[in-house]
Amino acid sequence: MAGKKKAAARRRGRGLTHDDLMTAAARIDPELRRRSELLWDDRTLPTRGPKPAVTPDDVVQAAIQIADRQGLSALTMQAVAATIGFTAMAIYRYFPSKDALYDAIVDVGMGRPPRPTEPRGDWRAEVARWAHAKRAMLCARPWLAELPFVAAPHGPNWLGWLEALTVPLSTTGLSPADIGQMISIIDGYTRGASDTSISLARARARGESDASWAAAVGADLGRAIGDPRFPRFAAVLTAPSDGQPRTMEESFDFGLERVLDGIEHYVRASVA
Amino acid sequence: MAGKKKAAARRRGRGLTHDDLMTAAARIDPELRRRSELLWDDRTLPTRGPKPAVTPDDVVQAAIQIADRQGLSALTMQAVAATIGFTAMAIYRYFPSKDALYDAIVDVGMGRPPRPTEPRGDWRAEVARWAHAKRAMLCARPWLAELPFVAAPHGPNWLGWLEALTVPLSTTGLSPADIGQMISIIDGYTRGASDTSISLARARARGESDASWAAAVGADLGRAIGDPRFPRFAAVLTAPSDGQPRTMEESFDFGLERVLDGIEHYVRASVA
DNA sequence: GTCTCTTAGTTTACGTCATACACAGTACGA
DNA sequence: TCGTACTGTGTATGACGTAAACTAAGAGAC
Repeated sequence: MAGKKKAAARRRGRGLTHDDLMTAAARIDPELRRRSELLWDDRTLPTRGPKPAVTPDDVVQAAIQIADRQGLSALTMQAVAATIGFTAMAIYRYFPSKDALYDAIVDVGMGRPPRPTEPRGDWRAEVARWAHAKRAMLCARPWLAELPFVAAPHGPNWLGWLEALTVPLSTTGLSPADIGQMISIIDGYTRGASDTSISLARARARGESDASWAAAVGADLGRAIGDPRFPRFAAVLTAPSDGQPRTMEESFDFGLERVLDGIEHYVRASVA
Repeated sequence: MAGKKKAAARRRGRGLTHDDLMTAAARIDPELRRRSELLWDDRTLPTRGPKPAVTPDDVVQAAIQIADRQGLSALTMQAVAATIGFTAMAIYRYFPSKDALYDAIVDVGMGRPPRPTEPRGDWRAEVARWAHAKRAMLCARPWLAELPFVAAPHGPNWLGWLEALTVPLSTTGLSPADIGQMISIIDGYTRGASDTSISLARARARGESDASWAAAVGADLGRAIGDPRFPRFAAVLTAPSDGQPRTMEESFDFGLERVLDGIEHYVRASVA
């Protein structure tokens, strides 16, 4: 490994390198490292002893099924074990802790990203396709957004989604550093602007009707109407909806187009 | 109350009205309604019986203090009670459930929004000020982002933040319905794009060093480098950083300007 | 002033959770 | 064949949210 001075110089001039990251990785908390390795390393089965009755992936699938059907609060080690036909403690032969299991279901639960088609010139359409896919994925598994994302180990599917977004952005002619910025913008908007839909999806998964969810949200927002502290927001709430009502998906789409307008403006100013 | 036909016609033509929302509110789940009322109604103390030793706000402050100092997982009824000098069960005299306490600390924890200055023409600067304030708030209390936001009752501070954002947007000349869209975009971007910083803030609150957080994140992202499945994203990771390195705050700011560019473009096309 | 009834906080208890530890049964490699 | 490494189980522990029954406090009725 290069000396400290060299490494620092490299960092200043060239940004994050493989060596830099691996150097950092050496200092990682052992438990986190273990959790991360579980996501990446092919597990080589020991030859001695009884054969495991199931695979780690069976455990993950059972856990995901429970979260999908009954929500994150129903996801207990006992419930996972019962689904498989084990006692709770047997799960610990597959994952060292519940957090490690969470890591696995986050990555597997995200699923494969939309297939990164080869660059075809229309980066806006490709990025929009990606954003819709991500939004749909988050709504299909609303429990994903309940887990603290970024600190958890990022698995192959996670990076796969980022790669799939990078592909169309690479055709814009932006510098790699700028592309990194655009990834933050698009992913940030997609996640943040999907929150309301995710909340609705969560209510649905709990077996509640759309109407009861709307009632709860409407009742709270409705407090603004007539309250002298929130005059302008009340005006927004009671505004006519300009023609046909917008679904949440259309709303998301409209906002995405504004965000992409902003990005396109930058691309034009920056590449030309 | 007006007949069903009239109400439906009104809804189609005029968007969400006070009556509509209040009608919906009548159908709300009783427990949620109770939780919501706790956030809004002035609590009138009974005259009979012993005086309560503390106020509900004392309980909320104790809970917030624990979450701030030790994170959400340390926030137990026993811990809150111990801070006050009670046993756990006494807390239930102030809040009917832990979820109701969560509602309260979410709203109080958000704090007052930045003061909505009277419209001064520069809506971009005002909106940016709002976004920075919201981001700073979320980073100062990273446990807020761990709670499922939207489904919980929205209290006065929550609406206050929305009002504060609506004020500068109202000076753009956009229709109220369009302003509602812009609110979604800006709030969505702000929340989503702050996630990484919030995660770092959470690590700090746990007493971890910035370096160890960076090591964990770097180790995971670093797996992309050299992996044939993520060639383009790896290129982004290893890219030179074009001059001085950007802090996360500068990154957020850069993205916000792109988003505001997109909104401004729409304003110009739509108002002119 | 005494009695009564409402309310505040405590005690005890229950069911559930993650998980530690010791064990029993299993099947490969020697 | 035997030892040993491994799988899944049984049992236990301490923490959690909260239900129910309790004790004690204090204002109004007489």
